[in-house]
Amino acid sequence: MIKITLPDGSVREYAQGSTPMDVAKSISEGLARNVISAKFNDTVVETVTPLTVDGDLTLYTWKDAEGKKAFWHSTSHIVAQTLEELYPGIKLTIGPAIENGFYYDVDFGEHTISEKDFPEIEKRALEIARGKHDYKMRAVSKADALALYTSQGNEYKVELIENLEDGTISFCDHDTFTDLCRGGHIPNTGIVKAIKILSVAGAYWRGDENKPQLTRVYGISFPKQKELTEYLELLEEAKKRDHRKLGKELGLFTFSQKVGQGLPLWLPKGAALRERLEQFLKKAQKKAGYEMVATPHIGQKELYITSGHYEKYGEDSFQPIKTPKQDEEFLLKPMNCPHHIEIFNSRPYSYRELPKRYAEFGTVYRYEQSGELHGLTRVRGFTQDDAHIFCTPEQVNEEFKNVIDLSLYVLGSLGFDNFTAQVSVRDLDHPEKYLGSPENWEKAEQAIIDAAEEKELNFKIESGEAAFYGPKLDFMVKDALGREWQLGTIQVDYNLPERFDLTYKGSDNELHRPIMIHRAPFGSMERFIALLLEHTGGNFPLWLIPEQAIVLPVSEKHEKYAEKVLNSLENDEIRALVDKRNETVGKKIREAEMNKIPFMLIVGEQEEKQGTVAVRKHGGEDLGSLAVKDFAHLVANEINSTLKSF
RNA sequence: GCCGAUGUAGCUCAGCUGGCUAGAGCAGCUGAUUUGUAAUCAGCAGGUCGUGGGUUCGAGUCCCUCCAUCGGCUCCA
Repeated sequence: MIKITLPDGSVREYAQGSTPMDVAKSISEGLARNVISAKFNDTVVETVTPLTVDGDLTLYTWKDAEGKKAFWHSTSHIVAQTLEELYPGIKLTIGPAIENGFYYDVDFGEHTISEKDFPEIEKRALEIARGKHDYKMRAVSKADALALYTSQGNEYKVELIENLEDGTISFCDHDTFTDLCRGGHIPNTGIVKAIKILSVAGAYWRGDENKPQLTRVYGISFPKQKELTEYLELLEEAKKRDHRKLGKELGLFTFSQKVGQGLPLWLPKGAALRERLEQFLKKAQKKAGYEMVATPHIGQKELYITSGHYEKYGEDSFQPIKTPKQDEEFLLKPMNCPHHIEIFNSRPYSYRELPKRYAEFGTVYRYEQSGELHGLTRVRGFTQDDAHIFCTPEQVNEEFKNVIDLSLYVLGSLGFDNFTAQVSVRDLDHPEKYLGSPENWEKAEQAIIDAAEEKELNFKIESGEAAFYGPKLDFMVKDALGREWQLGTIQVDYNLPERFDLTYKGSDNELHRPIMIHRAPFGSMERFIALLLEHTGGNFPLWLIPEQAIVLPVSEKHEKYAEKVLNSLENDEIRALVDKRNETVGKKIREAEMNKIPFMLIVGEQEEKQGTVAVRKHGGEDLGSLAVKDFAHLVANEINSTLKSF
């Protein structure tokens, strides 16, 4: 007998050689029907893998991330089989599950594949799936494995196998198909009820541009047709909310070929929106003890050599600006830290004066690779809501927690209530990637983890994700469509103070090294607004939206009254406008709807007589007739309910 | 940067295998209409078909260069 410990801590006994499926059956029939994958002692196993020793077992269904992974990976085998059938002679490489679906990298040789071929692939793949073929793992010797793929002329699989230890190599069979595979499959192909090929794209073998280019076939699959339909609807909705599309439609920003790629131009409405966001954060920061500073857009090359950024990024960035004077070179600033450091360095500090918190909406320039530019989320010139806190080692924890509070306030005020935190630490296997001493890293990482725990953040630790100069905490925000974005970052830095030889006088009358905290709750104005656009679909919170209300006179006769209403609204600090065009009310409403203006105030004879406005909300809800003052109160109340003070 | 696709009016798009003065809807302008909760009607105007070169009697259409956009790869201080 073996002892199996389940996630709830309960321990059950099973016969030697029982499988995860047997365990599931012993718990409930329903679970047995739904279990598609399992983990035993931290290793992914098949549901039919015999268990021979005591251990911890977790069973996964489609509802679990691990279950989806097994499901999608298993589907990639079916798709690979389909591709081999339809395109004889192709060479398969790898086919993993990804966040949403799976891909298979294939060397198509002479064949080409395009969107037109997807339906045929989907059809055949589904036929195979319906065959309810079991996935069967089998161990293979290295020699046999090499022999198989050598005979097929598949140099990719041969390379993979050569890097594996003899005795750890396994194949997975289903139907007529065999693939080199580590494992992690669902019981049989019949569970896959819907398969969609999403796209094809080029990808290099092993991500190396000197290696052959493969075709990456992306797909997704589901246990129910309905779920696929819903997923496709979600993709459609995401397209509609694409910030590049909405930004154009709502007149927020644009790009110009002449100005240059990746350099957003803010239109009046967009600029006003940014301004409002900045004011919002400035107000909160003032309360939190920050002081605004202002610094120029360039700095001497020397500054970045000192900071270490030149060494790291110099070659791959905008090249230095030369002046008439020889040997003088300036760089566009790629970050604000060195400038803020020199502000700190402008005079000596006593420990009694710390922490110093310097904030600036600082525009920076980074030469992002041209293929990487994307709307407002990846640009070459952007404005960070940056601040640097200079503090004593004793203050790090408290300061870090204060920054967490500020970040939470920002997220809450903008309607992001679904988020987690990620603590990014060093990759201990590659210490050469990081600047600074291991002791300082250890301290910084612990400071972040302590702060996150004390603030009771829901966080996970990712190793290898830290910046080269220090560990960080990022907020991972889920938007309205369930997509995860990284924003708001807080970083502890022991390195730059060292490089710039920053000091303060301690209570012991000795000089000490301050610690820096970098933080940007929005990340950048550009990226944040992009995220906000996609999260809200352009329906920004009322306090932020460029135009809060539009007055629609029914005819020319009521224009005067409309102006009067507008005047009254403006006195109550409501951002409104009047649509005085010679158009029908229906048309004016239609356009106000498309412009996503939250309130439409229709005024005609009746309203004019009674001093009211007929209020229609964006989306069609009729709030009836309200006195102009009452409408102003309604707006004020709605704003107060979402925008609390810090 | 690499691979692939795309680039026609302010916007969204049509233009088959190269062949008369390049089309439509919306937006714009002019006029009529004076309108009650998602498009009133009519007329007008608007494009060196991303850029530069080439092939051809003839190029929006075929070839090359460059630029930009999109989907990936790699990258992200």
